Amino acid sequence: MKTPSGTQAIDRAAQLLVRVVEAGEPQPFTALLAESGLPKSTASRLLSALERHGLLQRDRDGAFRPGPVLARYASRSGSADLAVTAQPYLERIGGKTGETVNLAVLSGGAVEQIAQVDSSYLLGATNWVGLRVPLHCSALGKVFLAHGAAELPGGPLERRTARTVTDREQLGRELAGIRRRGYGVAREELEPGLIAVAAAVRGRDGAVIAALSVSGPSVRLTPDRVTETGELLAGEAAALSEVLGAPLDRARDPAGPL
Amino acid sequence: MKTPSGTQAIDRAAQLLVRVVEAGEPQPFTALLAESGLPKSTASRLLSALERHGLLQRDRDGAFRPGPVLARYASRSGSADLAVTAQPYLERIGGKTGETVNLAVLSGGAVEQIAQVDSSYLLGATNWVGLRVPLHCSALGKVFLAHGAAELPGGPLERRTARTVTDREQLGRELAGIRRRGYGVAREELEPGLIAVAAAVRGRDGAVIAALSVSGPSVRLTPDRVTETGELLAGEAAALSEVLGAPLDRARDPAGPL
DNA sequence: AACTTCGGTTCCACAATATGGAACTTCATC
DNA sequence: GATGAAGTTCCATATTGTGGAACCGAAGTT
Repeated sequence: MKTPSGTQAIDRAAQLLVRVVEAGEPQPFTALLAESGLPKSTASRLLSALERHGLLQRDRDGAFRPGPVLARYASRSGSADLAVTAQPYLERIGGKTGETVNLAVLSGGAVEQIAQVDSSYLLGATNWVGLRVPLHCSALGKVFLAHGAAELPGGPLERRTARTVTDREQLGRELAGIRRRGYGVAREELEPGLIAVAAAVRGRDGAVIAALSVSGPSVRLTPDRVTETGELLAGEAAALSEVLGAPLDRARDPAGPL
Repeated sequence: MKTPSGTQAIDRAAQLLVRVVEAGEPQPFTALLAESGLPKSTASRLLSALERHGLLQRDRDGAFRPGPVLARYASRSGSADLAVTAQPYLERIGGKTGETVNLAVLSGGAVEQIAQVDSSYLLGATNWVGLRVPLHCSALGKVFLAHGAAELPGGPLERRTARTVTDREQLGRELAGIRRRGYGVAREELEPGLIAVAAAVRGRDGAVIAALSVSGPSVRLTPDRVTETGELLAGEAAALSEVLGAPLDRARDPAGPL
């Protein structure tokens, strides 16, 4: 690791902490000692300090496990930090596309945005976090539908624009396409001039738990850019899924080219 | 805080880290600066170091949130660190009673112990972690039954000792008592001479997800000590539930007297 | 466009701080 | 009771972290 200066103690302590947190199992003092190459006294001092702050905790037999502070965080957050985990992905997508990027989950039968990276253009960036959009005419919603994570409510499908798909059969065909391609698109179906692309994020058990989307004005999201963006999204979504513990059906490079 | 020596940097960094992790929301640099009282330069250096190690992460507007390492930990751990969270409670109970303390969850229709603090007496401390006990004749099992977290299998109830309750109606009356008192007792129903007391631990949605128990020989766990222990357990279990995010029906002091 | 404020990072001389070898304490084993 | 392994405490030393001040870039203000 680089030695960026002025933080030796913290670098070492952080390294120990990370090691314990990343390792699935309790780490005995000796193991940490050997792996870090620190002198006994130093390691002891650092570990005790971390323990004092509740970041680490010792087992009955002296091995170190993540401490109460982290455990509390873990139990409190369940899926709340899906947003945290996803943040770097959102930003990478935002950086590459320049468009507004969103992360959404299902909540009470509708799509709820829970994180956003704003467009770098002037046109395009309103805040959608907390906003709910319908399933049948948004890219995000269609992705959830396509993977069986959501079901359409009964009754007629609301027409939002001239291009909103209101025919269930036609929608069904489109969902099949989404499963095949790995990403979904909504072209001015929710709001005139607005195009969105989305891909599914899977959780530990492989179920679709969230979706990533990119949205922007039709003037910028031309057909080829939509394709390009869709593939980017599918890749990033797969990488994120993997980090979240989803079984990998096809390997992906998290920071792969375009 | 006490005055340990030789860890100023780490104490400060840990404090910042804990603050960010405990706060539900992203903490802007300025807020951390003010609350910690550190000079700007120092805070900046410490925070950058933590960020470098993936313990913290900045969002778009520069506020600090728990980093990828912690997020990964949280998503990976699900309920695995129920044991970690509970550890301090187990130890407190062990310290006060001197008896063997266990934490158990339901697994495949039986009670499975997942953590233990050993008795400080010679008599009483065998290792039960991983051991499964039946529902109808253990304190832990009866607690799960009482709160509807488990259901009795069909067929006759196995008789383990002369005092095992094998009559479903009688057992039903006892379960009602457990709900009323807040703790359950098994007096030599599982093994002659063994008495156990247990109380329920609730998770985020208020459902009973685990139970705490104290067990020891009948010579030490006399009737008043059983009552005393039951109340202690009920209190600690309530405190633990609260930490786990259970809705609180009655307020509890986690470190309250006795 | 020039100026100011605000939020944060970088610099660097200084000394307070973390360091680590060795002595010491515990606990288990022979 | 002696020996060894695992970990903690001590303390002289200089390496390390410190923090005031300078600096930088972005977002208002005139």
